[in-house]
Amino acid sequence: MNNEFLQECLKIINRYNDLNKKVRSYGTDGLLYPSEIHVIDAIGTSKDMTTTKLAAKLGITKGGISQITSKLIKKNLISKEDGDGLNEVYLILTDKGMTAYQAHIKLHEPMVNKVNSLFEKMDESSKNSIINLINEISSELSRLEELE
Amino acid sequence: MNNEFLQECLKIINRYNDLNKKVRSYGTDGLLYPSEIHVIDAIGTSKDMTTTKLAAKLGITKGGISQITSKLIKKNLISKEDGDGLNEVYLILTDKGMTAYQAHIKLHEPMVNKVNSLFEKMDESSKNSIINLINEISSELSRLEELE
DNA sequence: AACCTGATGTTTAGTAACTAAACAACAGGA
DNA sequence: TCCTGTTGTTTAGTTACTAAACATCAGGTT
Repeated sequence: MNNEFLQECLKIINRYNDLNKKVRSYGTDGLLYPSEIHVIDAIGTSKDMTTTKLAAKLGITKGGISQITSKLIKKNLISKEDGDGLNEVYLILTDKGMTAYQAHIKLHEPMVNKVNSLFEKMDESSKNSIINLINEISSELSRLEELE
Repeated sequence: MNNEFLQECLKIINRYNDLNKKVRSYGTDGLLYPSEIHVIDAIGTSKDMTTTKLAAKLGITKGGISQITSKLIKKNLISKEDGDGLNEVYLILTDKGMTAYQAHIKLHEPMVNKVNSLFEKMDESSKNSIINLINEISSELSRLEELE
Protein backbone atom coordinates (compact mmCIF):
# COMPACT_ATOMS: atom_id res chain seq x y z
CA MET A 1 0.00 0.00 0.00
CA ASN A 2 3.06 2.18 0.36
CA ASN A 3 3.11 4.51 -2.59
CA GLU A 4 -0.57 4.62 -3.39
CA PHE A 5 -2.14 5.18 -0.04
CA LEU A 6 -4.79 7.57 -1.35
CA GLN A 7 -5.81 5.11 -4.06
CA GLU A 8 -6.53 2.52 -1.39
CA CYS A 9 -8.68 5.03 0.47
CA LEU A 10 -10.59 5.87 -2.70
CA LYS A 11 -11.28 2.18 -3.34
CA ILE A 12 -12.79 1.95 0.14
CA ILE A 13 -14.86 5.07 -0.50
CA ASN A 14 -16.16 3.65 -3.76
CA ARG A 15 -17.19 0.43 -2.08
CA TYR A 16 -18.92 2.39 0.64
CA ASN A 17 -20.73 4.50 -1.95
CA ASP A 18 -21.84 1.45 -3.89
CA LEU A 19 -23.30 -0.05 -0.73
CA ASN A 20 -25.24 3.15 -0.21
CA LYS A 21 -26.85 2.85 -3.63
CA LYS A 22 -28.63 -0.43 -3.00
CA VAL A 23 -32.28 -0.94 -2.26
CA ARG A 24 -32.61 -2.87 0.94
CA SER A 25 -35.11 -4.40 3.29
CA TYR A 26 -35.07 -2.91 6.79
CA GLY A 27 -37.24 -5.32 8.68
CA THR A 28 -40.53 -4.01 7.33
CA ASP A 29 -42.54 -5.15 4.33
CA GLY A 30 -41.07 -3.95 1.06
CA LEU A 31 -37.74 -2.48 0.11
CA LEU A 32 -36.46 1.03 0.78
CA TYR A 33 -34.52 3.20 -1.63
CA PRO A 34 -31.31 4.86 -0.47
CA SER A 35 -32.92 8.29 -0.39
CA GLU A 36 -35.77 6.94 1.72
CA ILE A 37 -33.65 5.31 4.42
CA HIS A 38 -31.41 8.35 4.39
CA VAL A 39 -34.34 10.60 5.27
CA ILE A 40 -35.66 8.14 7.83
CA ASP A 41 -32.25 8.13 9.49
CA ALA A 42 -32.14 11.92 9.64
CA ILE A 43 -35.61 12.12 11.12
CA GLY A 44 -34.86 9.46 13.70
CA THR A 45 -31.57 11.02 14.77
CA SER A 46 -32.71 14.60 15.32
CA LYS A 47 -35.96 15.73 16.85
CA ASP A 48 -38.56 18.29 15.73
CA MET A 49 -37.46 17.68 12.16
CA THR A 50 -39.08 19.79 9.45
CA THR A 51 -38.83 19.77 5.68
CA THR A 52 -36.63 22.85 5.65
CA LYS A 53 -34.28 21.56 8.34
CA LEU A 54 -34.02 18.21 6.58
CA ALA A 55 -33.11 19.95 3.35
CA ALA A 56 -30.33 21.86 5.09
CA LYS A 57 -29.06 18.77 6.90
CA LEU A 58 -28.97 16.53 3.84
CA GLY A 59 -27.85 19.24 1.47
CA ILE A 60 -30.71 18.93 -1.01
CA THR A 61 -33.62 21.20 -1.89
CA LYS A 62 -36.89 21.48 0.00
CA GLY A 63 -38.67 20.25 -3.09
CA GLY A 64 -36.55 17.11 -3.14
CA ILE A 65 -37.28 16.43 0.53
CA SER A 66 -40.96 17.02 -0.03
CA GLN A 67 -41.04 14.37 -2.72
CA ILE A 68 -39.28 11.78 -0.61
CA THR A 69 -41.34 12.44 2.51
CA SER A 70 -44.62 12.17 0.64
CA LYS A 71 -43.57 8.72 -0.55
CA LEU A 72 -42.63 7.79 3.01
CA ILE A 73 -46.03 8.94 4.25
CA LYS A 74 -47.76 6.82 1.63
CA LYS A 75 -45.70 3.84 2.77
CA ASN A 76 -46.65 4.61 6.37
CA LEU A 77 -43.08 5.07 7.54
CA ILE A 78 -43.43 8.63 8.77
CA SER A 79 -46.25 11.03 9.61
CA LYS A 80 -46.75 14.76 10.07
CA GLU A 81 -47.52 16.71 13.20
CA ASP A 82 -48.16 20.40 13.73
CA GLY A 83 -44.97 22.09 14.88
CA ASP A 84 -44.37 24.95 17.31
CA GLY A 85 -42.88 27.43 14.87
CA LEU A 86 -45.03 29.27 12.38
CA ASN A 87 -46.13 27.06 9.50
CA GLU A 88 -43.73 24.41 10.69
CA VAL A 89 -44.67 20.76 10.35
CA TYR A 90 -42.74 18.14 12.27
CA LEU A 91 -41.93 14.84 10.62
CA ILE A 92 -42.01 11.88 12.95
CA LEU A 93 -41.37 8.18 12.56
CA THR A 94 -44.31 5.79 12.75
CA ASP A 95 -43.78 2.44 14.46
CA LYS A 96 -42.94 0.97 11.11
CA GLY A 97 -40.53 3.84 10.44
CA MET A 98 -38.89 3.27 13.81
CA THR A 99 -38.40 -0.38 12.94
CA ALA A 100 -36.63 0.59 9.73
CA TYR A 101 -34.59 3.24 11.53
CA GLN A 102 -33.33 0.75 14.09
CA ALA A 103 -32.60 -1.93 11.52
CA HIS A 104 -30.53 0.60 9.62
CA ILE A 105 -28.54 1.55 12.70
CA LYS A 106 -27.95 -2.09 13.52
CA LEU A 107 -26.56 -2.62 10.05
CA HIS A 108 -23.92 0.06 10.57
CA GLU A 109 -23.30 -0.57 14.24
CA PRO A 110 -20.48 -3.12 13.98
CA MET A 111 -18.57 -0.83 11.64
CA VAL A 112 -19.06 2.21 13.85
CA ASN A 113 -18.02 0.39 16.99
CA LYS A 114 -15.04 -1.36 15.48
CA VAL A 115 -13.59 1.71 13.82
CA ASN A 116 -14.12 4.06 16.74
CA SER A 117 -12.74 1.65 19.30
CA LEU A 118 -9.77 0.83 17.11
CA PHE A 119 -9.03 4.51 16.81
CA GLU A 120 -9.29 5.11 20.53
CA LYS A 121 -6.94 2.25 21.33
CA MET A 122 -4.17 3.78 19.24
CA ASP A 123 -1.23 5.48 20.88
CA GLU A 124 -1.26 9.27 20.88
CA SER A 125 1.34 9.59 18.17
CA SER A 126 -0.69 7.51 15.70
CA LYS A 127 -3.85 9.37 16.57
CA ASN A 128 -2.16 12.68 15.95
CA SER A 129 -0.81 11.47 12.62
CA ILE A 130 -4.29 10.51 11.50
CA ILE A 131 -5.87 13.72 12.73
CA ASN A 132 -3.20 15.64 10.90
CA LEU A 133 -3.89 13.67 7.74
CA ILE A 134 -7.61 14.33 7.99
CA ASN A 135 -7.06 18.02 8.56
CA GLU A 136 -4.89 18.21 5.47
CA ILE A 137 -7.49 16.39 3.41
CA SER A 138 -10.14 18.70 4.77
CA SER A 139 -8.23 21.80 3.77
CA GLU A 140 -7.57 20.38 0.30
CA LEU A 141 -11.29 19.73 -0.03
CA SER A 142 -11.95 23.32 1.01
CA ARG A 143 -9.68 24.51 -1.75
CA LEU A 144 -11.54 22.41 -4.31
CA GLU A 145 -14.90 23.53 -2.96
CA GLU A 146 -13.94 27.14 -3.46
CA LEU A 147 -13.07 26.58 -7.10
CA GLU A 148 -16.84 26.25 -7.53
CA MET B 1 -12.65 14.29 17.29
CA ASN B 2 -12.08 11.67 19.94
CA ASN B 3 -15.27 9.73 20.26
CA GLU B 4 -16.69 10.19 16.81
CA PHE B 5 -13.78 9.46 14.59
CA LEU B 6 -15.84 7.63 11.98
CA GLN B 7 -18.33 10.51 11.80
CA GLU B 8 -15.49 12.84 10.87
CA CYS B 9 -14.40 10.46 8.14
CA LEU B 10 -17.93 10.27 6.78
CA LYS B 11 -18.17 14.05 6.66
CA ILE B 12 -15.03 14.10 4.56
CA ILE B 13 -16.42 11.39 2.29
CA ASN B 14 -19.64 13.34 1.81
CA ARG B 15 -17.75 16.47 0.86
CA TYR B 16 -15.67 14.47 -1.58
CA ASN B 17 -18.79 12.93 -3.09
CA ASP B 18 -20.45 16.31 -3.46
CA LEU B 19 -17.43 17.63 -5.31
CA ASN B 20 -17.69 14.71 -7.68
CA LYS B 21 -21.26 15.62 -8.58
CA LYS B 22 -20.50 19.02 -10.04
CA VAL B 23 -20.35 19.96 -13.68
CA ARG B 24 -17.00 21.54 -14.37
CA SER B 25 -14.95 23.14 -17.07
CA TYR B 26 -11.74 21.26 -17.87
CA GLY B 27 -9.92 23.74 -20.06
CA THR B 28 -11.98 23.06 -23.16
CA ASP B 29 -15.10 24.80 -24.41
CA GLY B 30 -18.21 23.81 -22.50
CA LEU B 31 -18.75 21.98 -19.25
CA LEU B 32 -18.36 18.27 -18.54
CA TYR B 33 -20.69 16.15 -16.46
CA PRO B 34 -19.24 13.92 -13.75
CA SER B 35 -19.92 10.77 -15.75
CA GLU B 36 -18.15 12.25 -18.75
CA ILE B 37 -14.94 13.26 -17.01
CA HIS B 38 -14.99 9.95 -15.18
CA VAL B 39 -14.96 8.06 -18.47
CA ILE B 40 -12.33 10.37 -19.95
CA ASP B 41 -10.15 9.72 -16.93
CA ALA B 42 -10.49 5.95 -17.29
CA ILE B 43 -9.67 6.09 -21.01
CA GLY B 44 -6.65 8.31 -20.43
CA THR B 45 -5.28 6.19 -17.62
CA SER B 46 -5.42 2.77 -19.26
CA LYS B 47 -4.64 1.95 -22.83
CA ASP B 48 -6.52 -0.06 -25.46
CA MET B 49 -9.74 0.77 -23.65
CA THR B 50 -12.94 -0.76 -24.97
CA THR B 51 -16.58 -0.35 -24.01
CA THR B 52 -16.64 -3.70 -22.23
CA LYS B 53 -13.44 -3.05 -20.28
CA LEU B 54 -14.67 0.39 -19.29
CA ALA B 55 -17.91 -1.10 -18.02
CA ALA B 56 -15.97 -3.55 -15.86
CA LYS B 57 -13.56 -0.90 -14.59
CA LEU B 58 -16.23 1.63 -13.67
CA GLY B 59 -18.73 -0.94 -12.46
CA ILE B 60 -21.59 0.07 -14.74
CA THR B 61 -23.26 -1.67 -17.67
CA LYS B 62 -22.01 -1.68 -21.25
CA GLY B 63 -25.18 0.12 -22.24
CA GLY B 64 -24.43 2.91 -19.83
CA ILE B 65 -20.89 3.28 -21.14
CA SER B 66 -22.15 3.27 -24.70
CA GLN B 67 -24.42 6.19 -23.95
CA ILE B 68 -21.71 8.26 -22.33
CA THR B 69 -19.12 7.55 -25.01
CA SER B 70 -21.46 8.48 -27.82
CA LYS B 71 -21.96 11.87 -26.15
CA LEU B 72 -18.20 12.26 -25.81
CA ILE B 73 -17.72 11.45 -29.49
CA LYS B 74 -20.28 14.09 -30.44
CA LYS B 75 -18.41 16.59 -28.29
CA ASN B 76 -15.18 15.56 -29.99
CA LEU B 77 -13.49 14.49 -26.77
CA ILE B 78 -12.83 10.88 -27.76
CA SER B 79 -12.82 8.83 -30.95
CA LYS B 80 -12.97 5.19 -31.99
CA GLU B 81 -10.31 3.03 -33.56
CA ASP B 82 -10.41 -0.58 -34.72
CA GLY B 83 -8.95 -2.80 -32.04
CA ASP B 84 -6.83 -5.94 -32.27
CA GLY B 85 -9.29 -8.34 -30.65
CA LEU B 86 -12.35 -9.54 -32.50
CA ASN B 87 -15.04 -6.88 -32.76
CA GLU B 88 -13.13 -4.76 -30.29
CA VAL B 89 -13.14 -1.01 -30.73
CA TYR B 90 -10.60 1.08 -28.89
CA LEU B 91 -11.63 4.38 -27.39
CA ILE B 92 -8.95 7.04 -27.55
CA LEU B 93 -8.72 10.63 -26.42
CA THR B 94 -8.71 13.36 -29.04
CA ASP B 95 -6.48 16.38 -28.44
CA LYS B 96 -9.41 18.09 -26.81
CA GLY B 97 -10.03 15.00 -24.68
CA MET B 98 -6.39 14.92 -23.65
CA THR B 99 -6.64 18.55 -22.56
CA ALA B 100 -9.61 17.72 -20.34
CA TYR B 101 -7.86 14.62 -19.01
CA GLN B 102 -4.81 16.59 -17.97
CA ALA B 103 -6.82 19.41 -16.46
CA HIS B 104 -8.67 16.84 -14.39
CA ILE B 105 -5.45 15.28 -13.15
CA LYS B 106 -4.05 18.67 -12.28
CA LEU B 107 -7.11 19.39 -10.21
CA HIS B 108 -6.51 16.31 -8.06
CA GLU B 109 -2.75 16.43 -8.07
CA PRO B 110 -2.18 18.57 -4.98
CA MET B 111 -4.43 16.31 -2.94
CA VAL B 112 -2.79 13.13 -4.21
CA ASN B 113 0.71 14.42 -3.58
CA LYS B 114 0.02 15.88 -0.19
CA VAL B 115 -1.78 12.85 1.19
CA ASN B 116 0.64 10.29 -0.16
CA SER B 117 3.71 12.18 0.98
CA LEU B 118 2.21 12.82 4.39
CA PHE B 119 1.54 9.11 4.73
CA GLU B 120 5.05 8.15 3.68
CA LYS B 121 6.64 10.53 6.15
CA MET B 122 4.85 8.89 9.07
CA ASP B 123 6.74 6.62 11.43
CA GLU B 124 6.21 2.90 10.97
CA SER B 125 3.98 2.54 13.98
CA SER B 126 1.51 5.15 12.73
CA LYS B 127 1.54 3.66 9.25
CA ASN B 128 0.77 0.26 10.65
CA SER B 129 -2.07 1.63 12.73
CA ILE B 130 -3.63 3.19 9.67
CA ILE B 131 -3.16 0.12 7.53
CA ASN B 132 -4.74 -1.94 10.26
CA LEU B 133 -7.68 0.46 10.42
CA ILE B 134 -8.17 0.30 6.67
CA ASN B 135 -8.04 -3.47 6.67
CA GLU B 136 -10.70 -3.61 9.36
CA ILE B 137 -12.90 -1.21 7.43
CA SER B 138 -12.37 -3.28 4.33
CA SER B 139 -13.44 -6.47 6.02
CA GLU B 140 -16.51 -4.77 7.50
CA LEU B 141 -17.39 -3.57 4.01
CA SER B 142 -17.00 -7.14 2.75
CA ARG B 143 -19.45 -8.30 5.37
CA LEU B 144 -21.98 -5.67 4.28
CA GLU B 145 -21.41 -6.48 0.62
CA GLU B 146 -22.23 -10.11 1.26
CA LEU B 147 -25.56 -9.24 2.83
CA GLU B 148 -26.61 -8.39 -0.75
C1' DA C 1 -20.80 -23.73 -47.41
C1' DA C 2 -24.28 -23.26 -43.72
C1' DC C 3 -24.93 -22.97 -38.89
C1' DC C 4 -24.30 -22.06 -34.20
C1' DT C 5 -21.97 -19.79 -30.47
C1' DG C 6 -19.95 -16.21 -27.95
C1' DA C 7 -18.24 -11.95 -27.68
C1' DT C 8 -18.76 -6.99 -28.98
C1' DG C 9 -21.22 -2.82 -28.92
C1' DT C 10 -26.04 -0.31 -29.45
C1' DT C 11 -30.68 1.14 -28.69
C1' DT C 12 -34.88 1.61 -26.15
C1' DA C 13 -37.94 2.28 -22.40
C1' DG C 14 -38.01 2.97 -17.78
C1' DT C 15 -36.31 4.53 -13.14
C1' DA C 16 -34.27 7.15 -8.92
C1' DA C 17 -32.84 11.21 -7.41
C1' DC C 18 -32.46 15.12 -7.82
C1' DT C 19 -33.02 20.80 -9.31
C1' DA C 20 -35.19 25.19 -10.44
C1' DA C 21 -38.97 27.72 -10.50
C1' DA C 22 -43.49 28.86 -9.80
C1' DC C 23 -46.81 28.45 -6.46
C1' DA C 24 -50.07 28.35 -2.26
C1' DA C 25 -50.81 29.20 2.55
C1' DC C 26 -50.12 31.41 6.51
C1' DA C 27 -48.34 34.73 10.49
C1' DG C 28 -46.87 39.04 11.93
C1' DG C 29 -45.81 43.77 11.22
C1' DA C 30 -46.46 48.39 9.00
C1' DT D 1 -55.67 45.93 4.80
C1' DC D 2 -51.69 45.03 2.51
C1' DC D 3 -46.97 43.48 2.34
C1' DT D 4 -43.32 40.42 3.48
C1' DG D 5 -40.96 36.40 4.86
C1' DT D 6 -41.25 31.81 5.83
C1' DT D 7 -43.18 27.17 5.18
C1' DG D 8 -44.05 23.41 2.37
C1' DT D 9 -45.75 21.65 -2.54
C1' DT D 10 -45.99 20.76 -7.37
C1' DT D 11 -44.34 20.55 -12.02
C1' DA D 12 -41.33 19.92 -15.77
C1' DG D 13 -36.88 18.80 -16.82
C1' DT D 14 -32.25 16.58 -16.16
C1' DT D 15 -28.39 13.14 -15.22
C1' DA D 16 -27.11 8.76 -14.71
C1' DC D 17 -27.95 4.95 -14.72
C1' DT D 18 -30.34 -0.45 -15.62
C1' DA D 19 -32.44 -4.34 -18.04
C1' DA D 20 -33.47 -6.31 -22.01
C1' DA D 21 -33.73 -6.88 -26.71
C1' DC D 22 -30.99 -6.40 -30.53
C1' DA D 23 -27.43 -6.32 -34.43
C1' DT D 24 -22.86 -7.57 -35.87
C1' DC D 25 -19.19 -10.26 -36.63
C1' DA D 26 -15.35 -13.97 -36.06
C1' DG D 27 -14.35 -18.77 -35.36
C1' DG D 28 -15.29 -23.39 -34.84
C1' DT D 29 -18.38 -27.39 -35.97
C1' DT D 30 -20.86 -30.38 -38.86
